[in-house]
Amino acid sequence: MGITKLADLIRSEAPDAVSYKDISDYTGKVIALDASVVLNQFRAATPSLSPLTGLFFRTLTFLEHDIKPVFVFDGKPPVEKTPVLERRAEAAGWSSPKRTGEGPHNSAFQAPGDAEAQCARLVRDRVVDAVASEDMDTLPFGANVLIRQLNAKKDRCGLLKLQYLVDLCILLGCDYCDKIPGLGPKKALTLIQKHRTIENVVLHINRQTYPVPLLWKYKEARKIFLDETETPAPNVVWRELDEEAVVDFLCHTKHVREERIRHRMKTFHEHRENRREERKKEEAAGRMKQTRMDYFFRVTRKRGQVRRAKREKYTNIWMNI
DNA sequence: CCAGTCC
DNA sequence: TCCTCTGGCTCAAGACTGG
DNA sequence: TGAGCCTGAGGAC
Repeated sequence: MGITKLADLIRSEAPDAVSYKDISDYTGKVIALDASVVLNQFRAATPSLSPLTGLFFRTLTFLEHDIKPVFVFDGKPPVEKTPVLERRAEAAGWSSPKRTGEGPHNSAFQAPGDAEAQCARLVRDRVVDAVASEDMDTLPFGANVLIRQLNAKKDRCGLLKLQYLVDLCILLGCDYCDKIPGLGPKKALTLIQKHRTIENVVLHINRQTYPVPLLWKYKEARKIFLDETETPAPNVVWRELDEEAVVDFLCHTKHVREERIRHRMKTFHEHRENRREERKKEEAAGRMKQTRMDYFFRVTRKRGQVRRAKREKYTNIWMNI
């Protein structure tokens, strides 16, 4: 799914754009998450358990680090994506995509379209500080992202640059239109570096060896990525955690052992108490300088690095402006 | 730290 | 020749606790 | 389901 090859490309061509951070580096930040992706993670990891339990634990971990999570649910995907969705549904054995979210929730809301796209726009419009995402889909949607060696020419970054990136992603293969067969990451990158736009690329490549798809909808895909629509200011409110409501829902409706939830809540409150004391000390000692963060997402573990990844649980890629 | 449980 | 794309295969994707 | 790794079949240089 998504722009899978973009991760590889960035790793090999712009390694400086990648930085590894700890979850505690994001203290005080607001972070958007694609809710369905998170839920799917838990569903895959523990099929017999309710994914909502996992979501509960992870949310508390965020809160313990003073991170405000915003869960974005999928809305109606653009029509251009239906072929992809149909293929996916067929593979999963489900007939229709399941509705995940209905209406606004506590620090959660439903996107008008793709949740990933919405997350990216929340970053772009500074509604949140970052988006935590599994794949690279959010990059072309969004925030001012710079891939260092892509603009070695010291171009001013901004929309122009984003347009190159979008065209690159379309060539790499995205969810919204076909790609040119036989054209892979390396070649796509050099072509975009040389010719900048898909229109120019098409003019200069060998049409025999790289046949352009018939009725290629790349302009539509581009439009989806570059959509300038203001993000509707979502009514996101962070309320104090309602322990009884959580217990009632998870334990009575989802049949989770009550003791597990209670215990986690207890450690949560203890943790929070410790933090308050630390804060007081910090205030006395002077204020801490916070790391600036423009973008982050989890990077996939490499095979031999499972150990290391476990330690740096929230390993991120960080992009400069 | 590892391996087993969570439902 | 070297390089690059591709397709087929495997595996692991969470969080917490007790020993 | 997707990402990593290995393979072989082409172009590219």
